[in-house]
Amino acid sequence: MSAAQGKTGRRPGESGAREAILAAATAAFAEAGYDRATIRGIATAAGVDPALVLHYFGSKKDLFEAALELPVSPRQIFERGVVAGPDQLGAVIVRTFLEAWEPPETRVRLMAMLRSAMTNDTAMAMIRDLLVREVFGPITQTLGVPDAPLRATLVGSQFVGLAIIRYIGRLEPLASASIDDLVSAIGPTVQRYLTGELGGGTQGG
Amino acid sequence: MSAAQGKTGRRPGESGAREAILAAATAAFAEAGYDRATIRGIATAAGVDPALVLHYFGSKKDLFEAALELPVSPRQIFERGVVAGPDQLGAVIVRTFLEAWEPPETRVRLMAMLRSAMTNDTAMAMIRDLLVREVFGPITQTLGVPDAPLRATLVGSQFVGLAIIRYIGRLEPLASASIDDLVSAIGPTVQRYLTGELGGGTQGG
DNA sequence: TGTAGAACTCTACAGGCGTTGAATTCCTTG
DNA sequence: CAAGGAATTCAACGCCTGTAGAGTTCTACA
Repeated sequence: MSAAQGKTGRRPGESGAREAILAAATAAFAEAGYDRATIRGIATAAGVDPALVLHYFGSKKDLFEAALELPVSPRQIFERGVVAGPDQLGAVIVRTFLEAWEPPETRVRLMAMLRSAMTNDTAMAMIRDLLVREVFGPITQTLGVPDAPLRATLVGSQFVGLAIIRYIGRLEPLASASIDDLVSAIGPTVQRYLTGELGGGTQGG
Repeated sequence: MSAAQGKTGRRPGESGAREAILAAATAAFAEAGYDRATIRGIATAAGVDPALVLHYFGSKKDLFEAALELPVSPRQIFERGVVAGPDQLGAVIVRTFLEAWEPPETRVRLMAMLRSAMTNDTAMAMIRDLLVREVFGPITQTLGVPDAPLRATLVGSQFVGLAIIRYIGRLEPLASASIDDLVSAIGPTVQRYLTGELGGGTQGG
């Protein structure tokens, strides 16, 4: 980033303002979602004039996309599970998923995506593309079974719900449960969604 | 426009406008969430002046709460499962949950709550109170085990994720999967969350 | 030192928002 | 027909939004 600028302008390349804006934007999107977050609010939080936000990022939509560039690839969530072997698949994936939410910077980004995706088509498309490309795609390829796409979305549904209840709704006791406990509780679910017999459950109705 | 009026014109005490506003509001909240839905838009959809909306409902927040009064009690979702017996618990609950989403009027309300809860504290509190009182409470009491609250929120996480992936994100193939298939796939998960061994899964790390 | 250009701010526009209170239409009732 | 009250509309206020463009400050380099 600083190397790209070279020599120009006021403390070129390292103003700090750009990063402050990005951080404030990510936090605002995470807290309020795309619609409620305002450029003026982000600018104030960053100690900067609102016009500067647009000067750097062009528009609110572009700022949103810039603020939500994931620092980690979600693909490794599944890849780590594959490495651990088929029996550990569910547990390792759940653990990796939960640990990915631990760093505040990541959590804030994921919360922003989740919150915004509920009412913003752009955000929802981002999540869908991301999941399909980085998570569901690898799962589907690796499993090599015909109903792999359904299995992948089932896993996705459990993870999305887990994230919402734990991090956004903060419903107890799930919100405060330890990662170990959740791995024990949810790991077998994911394990079964990926490798188990989906049609063999007890029929109801 | 005002086809509901018909020949009788305006009857004091009962006009179709109120219901039209409620329907339009519910649809708007379901489609856009609380923040994005606008009173002006709702009024236009209902073929009515914006001021009339406020005249009837006082404020946007009150309108939201009026529009989201659930037509069915979610309590029966669990009660039907209890009646069916402990072995059928998961399957019956999943089926009842999915069938509850089928009627368009109910679906629209549930989508509105879900969408709005992501960025609106009032909506989130409504959902939390509703779940705790109508679903988690009965589950906790009936199960009579010490970790019942955790089990209840685990079930909640799976259901919230299912609803979001299937009805809001519309991710395939889960979005188009039949109720029977989903009962087979998710029923055992719920069954285990409620009555199974939570700590006995494969450990991962 | 002069100047180019980046970093940053000021001011303003145009539009949408929730909300308000007075004015108007319309039906019912006496 | 006249009065009363409910149903509904009109017009406007004040606020906030995203955005645009001109203007200002500052730093790096010739």
